[in-house]
Amino acid sequence: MSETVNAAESAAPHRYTAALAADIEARWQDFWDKHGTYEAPNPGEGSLGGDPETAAKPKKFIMDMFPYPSGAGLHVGHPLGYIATDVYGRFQRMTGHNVLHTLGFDAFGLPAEQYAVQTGTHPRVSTEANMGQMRSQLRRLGLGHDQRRSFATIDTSYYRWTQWIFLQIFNSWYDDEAGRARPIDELVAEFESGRRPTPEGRADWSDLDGTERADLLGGYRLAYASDAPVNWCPGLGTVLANEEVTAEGRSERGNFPVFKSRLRQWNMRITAYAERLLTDLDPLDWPEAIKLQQRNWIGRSEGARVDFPVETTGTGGDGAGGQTAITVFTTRQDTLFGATYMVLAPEHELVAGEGGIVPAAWPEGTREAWTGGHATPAEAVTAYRAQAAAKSDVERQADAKDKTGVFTGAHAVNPVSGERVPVFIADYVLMGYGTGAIMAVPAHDHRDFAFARAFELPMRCVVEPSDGRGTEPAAWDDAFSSYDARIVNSAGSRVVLDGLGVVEAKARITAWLEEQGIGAGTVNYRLRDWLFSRQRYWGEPFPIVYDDEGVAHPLPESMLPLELPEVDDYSPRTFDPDDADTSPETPLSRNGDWVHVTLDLGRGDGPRTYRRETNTMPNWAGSCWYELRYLDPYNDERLVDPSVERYWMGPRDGMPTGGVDLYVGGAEHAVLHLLYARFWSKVLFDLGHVSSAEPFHKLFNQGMIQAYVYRDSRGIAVPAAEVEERDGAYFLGGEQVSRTLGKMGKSLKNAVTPDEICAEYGADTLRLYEMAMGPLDVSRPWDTRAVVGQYRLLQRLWRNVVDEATGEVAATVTDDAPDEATLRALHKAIDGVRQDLNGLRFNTAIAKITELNNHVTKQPTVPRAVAEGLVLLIAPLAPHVAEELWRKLGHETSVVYADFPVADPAYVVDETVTCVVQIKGKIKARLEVSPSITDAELEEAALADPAVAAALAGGTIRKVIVRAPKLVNVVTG
RNA sequence: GCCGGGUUGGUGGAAUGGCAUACACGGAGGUCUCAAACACCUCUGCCCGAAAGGGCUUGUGGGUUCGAAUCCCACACCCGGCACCA
Repeated sequence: MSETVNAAESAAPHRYTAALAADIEARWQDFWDKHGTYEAPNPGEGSLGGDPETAAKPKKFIMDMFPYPSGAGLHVGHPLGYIATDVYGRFQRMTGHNVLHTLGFDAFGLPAEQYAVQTGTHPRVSTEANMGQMRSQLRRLGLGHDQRRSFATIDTSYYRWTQWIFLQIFNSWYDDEAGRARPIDELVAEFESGRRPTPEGRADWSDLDGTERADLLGGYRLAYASDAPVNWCPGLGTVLANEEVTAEGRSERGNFPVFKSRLRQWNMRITAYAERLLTDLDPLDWPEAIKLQQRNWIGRSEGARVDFPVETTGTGGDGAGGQTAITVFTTRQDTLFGATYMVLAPEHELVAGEGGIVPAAWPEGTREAWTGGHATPAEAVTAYRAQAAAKSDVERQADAKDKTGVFTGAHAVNPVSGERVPVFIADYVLMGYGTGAIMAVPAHDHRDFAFARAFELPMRCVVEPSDGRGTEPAAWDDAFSSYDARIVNSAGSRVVLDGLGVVEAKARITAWLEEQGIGAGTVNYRLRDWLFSRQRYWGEPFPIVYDDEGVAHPLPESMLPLELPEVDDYSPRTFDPDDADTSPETPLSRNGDWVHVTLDLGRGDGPRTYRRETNTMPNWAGSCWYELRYLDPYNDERLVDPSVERYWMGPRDGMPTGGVDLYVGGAEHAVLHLLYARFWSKVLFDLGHVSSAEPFHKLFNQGMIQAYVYRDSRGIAVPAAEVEERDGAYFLGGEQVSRTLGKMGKSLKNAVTPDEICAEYGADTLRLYEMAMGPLDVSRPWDTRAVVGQYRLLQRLWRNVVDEATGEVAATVTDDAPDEATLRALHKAIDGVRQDLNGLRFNTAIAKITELNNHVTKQPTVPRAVAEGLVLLIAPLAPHVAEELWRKLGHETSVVYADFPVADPAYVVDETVTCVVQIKGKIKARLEVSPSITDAELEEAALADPAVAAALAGGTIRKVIVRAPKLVNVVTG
């Protein structure tokens, strides 16, 4: 160290430098830990109970979407939301609220497991190490978290309750009449007593054996195993939920192809809640964009089911078939007269084998193009089904433009026109939506139009186009699907729709179908049940065992938690990503001792042998209910104490459904985590375990911190920190590189860590910078050069209060009353900052604090009241330096619970305001006037102004608009 | 293709019907210093002009209004979501 630096330091040994900031920050972080400053008491006498007044205190429950403990560590983008919730929480503490804010870890799931596989360590070991690293990085930021309430989803004391909730869901069914979930025992009782008959085609309850009963109940349970086409991803070795598959038909994680494969898997009956998940969105204080995404995902559409009679072929091979019907779902029942053919999904059961509708031979005169070149319909159908099954979703979508399909040889009857229409199978009809069958109206649906063109099927116009194209579909380029038109060509012997508008025609035909008993108005949802099992090691084991008959039994509560066993090889079995003809193998199944057990399930049949379920739950399970466990993390008796839950989550004024007061996280969880968590919330609500039907009342999506990516001539990212700017171009060494905006991360060599910013400027500066960059919900680029601006703010604030030579309060800090202008500046800042912090507008709050501080800096002395005001205003944003200054100013207690200042309305308005005088909207003069000036006085003053008078000379005044005290606009003629 | 969000100085942004460019970064000049750094002060949207001053300006074009970054219509571009959903 050189002498000159020593000299500078000795001149100002108490200057606010990075070293001093580090010292202050470490000291106050230790202080907060030691005093439990951020511990939020629960009402009542539970493990975290507070004093008796707690229950009466207003509360704020603030949450962040908790992180995965990834091995890469944090970059400056990660804590953006955490800092924002911390600032908001601190502001709420200073305005008298009991604030619950903590942060846990979402530690199960693919990322943690893949990282563990890559590094060759057990997932628990690497996960714990990562959590340790992230905890220390986060602690450095001074986040006001109640550490007692932090947990990880992999803690057995936590996933015990995840398993418990699974059992609750497994042991419930959705009562459509009551519109809510009920215990499955109540359904069994209804069957036993005969109050509820078993569904059609089933024997009486008393005649069913155990397997049949289990099978019947499985059709009701909210968690059930079923054989269904699922998203099988050989590259990952696991099945995936629809929400985890991209639009390209690949896995969101790893980007591997995904195939439809029929496998027995666990599902959650989220579709039972489709309507409630939709309607309950309305009162939530969420970004409209997210609500819209959920609405689209649920995809409610109103329409009708219609039966088309069709001959079956019979099973005996004697040709003696029967009558059945193809039921279709349509939103355009008004176009029923235009249905000239039908299409079934390739997977549809009526073409699956014997007893279906496929005849032995092609009907007389079947066109060559319809048969696919096959000798019999059965061959054609089998071949097409095989072809469709072998296609990955990627291929299926890539082929979407070219319609393919094959004739089944069968005909159905259009119930309104009586016309015989051919039945096709084609992969443009999806088994998972509606009934997996459609009536095709080529004139009024563009997909049917394309298919009809390709297969030369007839088209009939039944809605008269309003765009003057005529009523001959053969001459059209595409279908006419607008609702703004009249029905034509729709007069049958039994029902007539001609002349009606689309909406009236729908109502008329729906009523007629219901009368005839061949259809009904119905609501259909795009939402599918949630595929809930994964062939992975690193997840919650299912608390389910199978008996020798293969019937699933829930473990009794006393056997929870069912701990994840240690295995030698926890990596999943993966396959050639393109090989659809593979099936999953669960890591847990390799552990025979764990799988095969003898248990007494308390069913009165004593100890018996069982086989454990070897699938694990998806990583979403742990995040579906964590808000509840923050409330009561040490409760061994219950998920959460009801009175504690009611206090923090219960419905109240302005929040009819209840929930977390503020939940901040990225928009990427719009339909995954947020939909699943809402679903679990509703089940727990229905079963009486919680008082809030919604988990999160207010949701806020923070933007992403982006970073510049520099690439060399080969397009390879180069280390951003080493790039230099010269005359608007960028260079690495001698070579020019290009600059684009992208994500921040190690792979693009542009990560900036909070650690390095803290080391250079301190955590308070980092916090201020992240909050000052722009509105919280907007993405913006990181600029390390600009961080110094917030550092300077803190340095000026420090110097306004502290003597840099002595470290004591500066002599310029006086007990004198502030002058008028300073008082007004202070109260305007207080007023503005309060509103901004309440509205999460941290960037403008900082601008207002900066303005006040700049004003104070220019004054020769700093009145103590103003110094304290500044410290209190900045305390939520820069808590360490605020604590230090608060202490220096003579306060014995922490600033964390000091009262946030309240503005005096008398000083919020300026003494004089600037009035602009415009002539025809152009500014000609500015007047300093009293804020209480009347319109008449202001008009007079404006017209008397020399510049205005000069500009008006010669013209005639047509009108004068006066908006006292800010504006006069003279309109001349 | 459909739905949603956006486009303001050299840069991040402020202003949501009434002074466009607050606050900050960067830049220029200055004070302090032997010098530098720090700090502090002044200037900094664009164009014309020596200056005084004038003109122009919120993606583009139109409209509503005394007055538009802000409201409406059309277009362009960027970002996000969904996508054969009957």
